[in-house]
Amino acid sequence: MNCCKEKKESLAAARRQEIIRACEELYEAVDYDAISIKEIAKSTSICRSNIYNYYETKEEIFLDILKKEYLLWMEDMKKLLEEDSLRSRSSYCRIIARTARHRPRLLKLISVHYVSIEKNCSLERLTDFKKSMEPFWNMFRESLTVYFPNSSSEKRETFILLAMSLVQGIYSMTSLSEKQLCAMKCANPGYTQPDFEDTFYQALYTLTSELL
Amino acid sequence: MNCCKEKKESLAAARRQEIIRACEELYEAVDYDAISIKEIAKSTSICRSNIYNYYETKEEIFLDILKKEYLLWMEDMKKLLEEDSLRSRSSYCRIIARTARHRPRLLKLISVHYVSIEKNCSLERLTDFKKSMEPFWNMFRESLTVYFPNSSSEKRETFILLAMSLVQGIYSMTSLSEKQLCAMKCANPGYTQPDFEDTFYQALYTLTSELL
Amino acid sequence: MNCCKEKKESLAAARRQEIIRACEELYEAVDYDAISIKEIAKSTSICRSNIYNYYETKEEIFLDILKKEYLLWMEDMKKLLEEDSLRSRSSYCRIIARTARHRPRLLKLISVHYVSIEKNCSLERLTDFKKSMEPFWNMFRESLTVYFPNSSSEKRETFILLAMSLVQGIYSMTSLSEKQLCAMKCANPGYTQPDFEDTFYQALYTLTSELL
Amino acid sequence: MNCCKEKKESLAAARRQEIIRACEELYEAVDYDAISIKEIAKSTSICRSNIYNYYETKEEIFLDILKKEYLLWMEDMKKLLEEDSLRSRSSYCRIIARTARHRPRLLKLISVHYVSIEKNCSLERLTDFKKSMEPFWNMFRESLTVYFPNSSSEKRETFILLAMSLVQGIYSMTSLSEKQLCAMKCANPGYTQPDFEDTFYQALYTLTSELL
DNA sequence: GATGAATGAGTTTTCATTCAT
DNA sequence: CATGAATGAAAACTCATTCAT
Repeated sequence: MNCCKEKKESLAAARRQEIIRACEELYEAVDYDAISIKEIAKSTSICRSNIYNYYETKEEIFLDILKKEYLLWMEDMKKLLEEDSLRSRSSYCRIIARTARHRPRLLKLISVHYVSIEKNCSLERLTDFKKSMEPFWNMFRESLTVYFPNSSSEKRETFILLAMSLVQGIYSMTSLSEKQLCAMKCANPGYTQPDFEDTFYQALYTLTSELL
Repeated sequence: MNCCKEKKESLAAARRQEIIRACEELYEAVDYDAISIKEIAKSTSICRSNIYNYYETKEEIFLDILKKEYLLWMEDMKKLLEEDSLRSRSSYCRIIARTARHRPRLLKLISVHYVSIEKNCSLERLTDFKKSMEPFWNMFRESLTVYFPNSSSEKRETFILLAMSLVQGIYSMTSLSEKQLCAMKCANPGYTQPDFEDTFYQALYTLTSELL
Repeated sequence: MNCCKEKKESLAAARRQEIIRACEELYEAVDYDAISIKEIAKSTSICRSNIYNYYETKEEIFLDILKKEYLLWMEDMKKLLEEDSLRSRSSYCRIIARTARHRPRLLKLISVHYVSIEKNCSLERLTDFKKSMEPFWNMFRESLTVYFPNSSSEKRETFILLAMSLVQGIYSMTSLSEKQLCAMKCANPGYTQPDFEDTFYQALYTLTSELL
Repeated sequence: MNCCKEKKESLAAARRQEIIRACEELYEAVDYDAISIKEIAKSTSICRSNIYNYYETKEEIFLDILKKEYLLWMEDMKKLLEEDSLRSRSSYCRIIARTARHRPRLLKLISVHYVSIEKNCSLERLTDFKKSMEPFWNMFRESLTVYFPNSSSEKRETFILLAMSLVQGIYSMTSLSEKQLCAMKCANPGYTQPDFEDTFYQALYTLTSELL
């Protein structure tokens, strides 16, 4: 009986995995708006109406992806920070900027995180999400305590807010589509797209001056 | 004949004005996704099918609103910078942060600017938009030259990019909906929403250290 | 211009006519529940989405049919009552019962009138309907005044209420489907379905004793 | 073995009871159309798919409720008629009208009895239902024989038919929803809803004149 | 018997867009 | 230029029902 229950739960988890995977793949190819539950269902072995047994809306699916991505990013950062023997201001900023660049899916998602994903999901799911994010914020806080022991708690919180703000802002300005790039060059022929990691690193480095 | 043509153009301009005004009002009340050409038409004296004579998609309407807002922000900044007798680093950052806060419509729009608006409009319109934005960028560049005469051109460009990145990032994190706020407080009872202007000012001030 | 407007309105009226006619035909063949806007659209030259320009729900369509049927019944009654030279209690009851029998569509509709049709339509439409019904009730009242000059106003109102109650009740018990009839005969082999007109006439005749 | 079978049957009966009870409660709150097997299952401890082991359709559930209600009404009537020392025409009519009023669930159900419930159930179940109703009709017939000993059998049958017709007709006209009442008052400000019991009593009293 | 998963069919509804006038 | 009619496509959602366990 117990085993049976476990089996069923793991089956449900596997279903959710499949849905998430399909959604991730779709998101690689097309934009957030273009994704519908219908499309997601098509990419799985699950029929559309059955998806409603696992997720109410596509936003809830994306919320799960977002959670996963944030936590993966956290793992990346944690690992590199632990391996970092320099413990310097610049190595810290570099690790954050680089691990961010290596999670393009997360970067793309962050831009719709607050404006779209969080709008159309139930309060309950959103609260769960926020709770799941606690380890992420804690890791961030602790790493700052280690690297910048003289910083105030308040300054560290501000830094985190600004760092996360910069991620979405810089990403959307450094990942232009063909059309956007073309329009930019038409209007300003000398335009060259800045590099995400470099720009992010520079900004972080400057902002850490407040933590010394 | 010539007069007739002019009349027609001014009429068309008036139509566009009406459409824009209706769209702005709608945007005050509801979200970007919830706005459709149908809804916009309802708020004007123009019928839905007629709107197509002036704008191809709702994104083009928003592009016009965006242009208008950017240029209005530019005017605000220009005026205050000219009146500013201190010419100090802090007064500069304050003026930018404060004028930004006074354009909530622009702040709300910036979050969908790159991810939604620019995606669904013709290359031609987008190029026009980018060209119209030149005065905005130039004003920004020139003001930096005045306030930070020792800065390099490259540093100034980076600063502008980061400032604009921060605007959208900070805004989306400091303008949570009821639901978002509730979820935040459920997960982290001590959470208090930071103030947009203060946070933006702080960040700008730190970033200007690179321009000294 | 005026003519143009008129043309358009008559076109809309023609469309509504077509929808109503299709709905009536469907209702001849299948049950109320089995009728959907999709089915109605199929039976017209109008596409489904276009129907929404004329009617919001199928209930509103049926409300129009109901109105039409009640007024037609009123015409039937009025005409026969005017032609009636006997002016007797029995001729009155006979006319009501017979004209009712000749409007099977109305009889079938009355059984779903209060329980289904009026539930799912807007207050506005329902109020319009109730207003349109005034001539029907007035005709009824006036005819009673003529045939039963000694009756009190209160008694007349009660009679009307009871007559209308009987219509729906008697109809649903005298118009059994094959299956219902079969079940009845299985349970009670001697059962024979009463005749609607006769039963209704009998009841009316007895009830008019109160009006003498 | 035998005991085992009995146990099972009583268990099945208990299940049916639970389903019926849940359905009754639902019907108190919402309309017939709004009730689905899904909703019923939600209100029980039984899962949706398991309900099919007890009832094929929701109509069969309602048929059981209907049977129960008719027989309860019969008990009410029988008891009061036995206790009635007057044995008068008016006391008879009063008992019928009053006991009817005290079974609002039955009154609400009768309006969908013939038009909805009997349509979607198997012939077998319907026949069973009709057979179960025999005691009800017999009680009615016998009570008429007692109170109106001079009446003919035919007249008594007609009276029963008319009484049952009136129940559903009067009920649907004296139990208007908020919306219906509002629409009525908009169209005819002086409208007041008649009382079910009084109206029904009046009608019955008049109709019994045929039985004297 | 009991359960949850799964499915397929069906309906309502909304919109962008085109066309004739 | 302006309009209302018309259309087709698509999305969300619900539900009865079946099946494996």
